[in-house]
Amino acid sequence: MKKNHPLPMYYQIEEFLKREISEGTFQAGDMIPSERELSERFQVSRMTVRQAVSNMVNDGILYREKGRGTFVAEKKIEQPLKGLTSFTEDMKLRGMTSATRLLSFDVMQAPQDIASKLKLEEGEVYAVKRIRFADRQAMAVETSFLPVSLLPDLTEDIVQGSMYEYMEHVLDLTISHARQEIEARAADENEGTELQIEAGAPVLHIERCSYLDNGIPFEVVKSTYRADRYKFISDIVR
Amino acid sequence: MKKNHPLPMYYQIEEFLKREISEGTFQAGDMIPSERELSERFQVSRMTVRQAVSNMVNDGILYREKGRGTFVAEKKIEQPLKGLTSFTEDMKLRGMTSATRLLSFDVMQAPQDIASKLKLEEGEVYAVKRIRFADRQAMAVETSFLPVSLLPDLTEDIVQGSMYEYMEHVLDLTISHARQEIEARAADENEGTELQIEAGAPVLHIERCSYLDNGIPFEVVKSTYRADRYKFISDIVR
DNA sequence: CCCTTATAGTTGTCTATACCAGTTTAAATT
DNA sequence: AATTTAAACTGGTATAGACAACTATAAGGG
Repeated sequence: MKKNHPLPMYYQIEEFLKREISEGTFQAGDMIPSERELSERFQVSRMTVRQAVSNMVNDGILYREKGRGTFVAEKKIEQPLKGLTSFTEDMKLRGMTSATRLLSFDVMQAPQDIASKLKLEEGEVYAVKRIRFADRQAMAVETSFLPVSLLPDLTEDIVQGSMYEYMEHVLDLTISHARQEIEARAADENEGTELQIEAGAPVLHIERCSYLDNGIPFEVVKSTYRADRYKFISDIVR
Repeated sequence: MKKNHPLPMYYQIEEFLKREISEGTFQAGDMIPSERELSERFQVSRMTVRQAVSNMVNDGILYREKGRGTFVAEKKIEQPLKGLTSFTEDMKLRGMTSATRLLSFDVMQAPQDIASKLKLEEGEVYAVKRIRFADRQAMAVETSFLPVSLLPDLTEDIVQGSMYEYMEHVLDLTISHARQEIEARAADENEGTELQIEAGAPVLHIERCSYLDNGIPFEVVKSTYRADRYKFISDIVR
C-alpha cells in the first residue's frame, strides 16, 4: 500500500478485496472485515474504505446489510459473453484471424434514417464501408456511420485499425451499450459480389446503434454477414 | 427540505435534481449547479451533495467531467428491452396478438445434440412442436425440448398456454438466463409449407438454451421465423 | 428455563475541512 | 492583437470525527 501518489487509496483497497475474494480468502456469503477494521488496517479514514466498498457494491461484488456487515455476493453468471464487441474482438474470441479491406471512406450529409438514429438535426457523417475477412475468407460487408462532430479528426488510417480502441483510449470516450436489430435477408446483387455468394443466398443483416455513457449515440452500423459462415451468439437474462 | 429525520438529505437532493430534470429546468447536456453551490443552497456539506450526485451518476442520469462540471445525460433507452421473453410476451411487447397451434407433443429419447445441451446422460425429453401466429398470420415454427425429469407432469393443455407462467408460478422454478444462436437460412420444403412461404426464402433460425437460477438447463428451443415479418431486437452492454 | 435488557458491533448518514488535478476565464505580458 | 500567465472555478481524493439505526450477543431478572 503506497500512501502517496500512485493510485488512490480506495482503489488499492478495492484491489486488495478483489484479490482476497478471487483467492478464496473471502468466499461467497462470507462477511468481509468491517469498515472500521479495514480503515484501521490500512490506516485510512472510514469514509475512504466506504468509497472502496461502495464501488464494489455497485458492481454487485459485495452487498451490505445494515447492522450486520458487508458480505461477498454469489459470483455472477459466467462472464455474460462480452456483449458489445467490435468485429476484430468478436473474431478473436472465436479463434479466427481477422482482416479488413476498406472499400470507401466518405464524408456526407447524413441520410434521413441515420440522422434520426444519431439524433442529428442536420449534420455530416463519415460513411465507412468495409469488407471483413475471417481466416482469409469474406465474412461480412459493413457500413458505419459516425457523426463528424464527435470525431472531427477521423482518418483512413484510424479506420483501418481498431476504432473502438481509438475512441476509448485516444479520445477518452466510454462506449456504453447498443441496440441491435437482426434479420434474415436474401443477398442482393451487390452483396453477392462483395461476399462472393450468389444473389438470393440467405444473409444475416445486423443494424446496430451504439451509445456512449452519456447517452449520446455515436455510431450506426449496418452489417451483412454470410449466413453460411456466421452465427450470431448472445446471452440474455430474464 | 426537512433537515431532520424524515428522509436522508442526499435522497431529498436526488429528488430535487430529478424533478428539475423531468420538468426541463435542466435539460440533457446542461450542467447542473456545482457541488459547492448545491451544498450552500441546501445548507449541507459537499460530501452529502456528492452522495446524491454519485447515486445519480451510477444510475446513468448524470455524468461528471473533471474540471468542467456535472451534466445531465441523454435520457436512457426506453425500458432496456426485457431480455428473455416467451413468444407470447414478445408479441405483446410489439403490440401484436399472438396465437399458437400445437403440431405435435411427444415424449422421446433425447437426440444427441439436445441431450448434450441439456446435460442429460441419457433420458427422455418432451418434444413440443408449435406454429406461432402473430395477428393471425404464421410467424414462426418452433420445436421445444424439455427434460421429462424436470417437468414430470407436463400436459398438452399446459403447453397450449404459457409454459413460462406454469414453470415460474406452479412449479416455482426461477428462469434465469439463456444463450442464443441466431443465423439466417433458406427455408426448406417443410418450413415453407408450415410458414406459407416459398422454399428457399430467407428465414431467421434461432436456437436457444435456457437455464434456471441454479444453473441447470431446462429447455432447448429451435425456432424458425419468417424473415419478412420478424426482426430480432436486443440490447447489449459493453 | 425463558424473557427482557444492556451492550458492543455493524452499516447509514452527515459535518467541516483540506489539498490535488484538470478546465476555463480573465488579466498581464509581449 | 496574439500569447502567456495567473486566478477562479470544476470534480477527485482523503481526513477525523459524530450520532443514528439496526443486529447479535451476553448479562440479568422473572
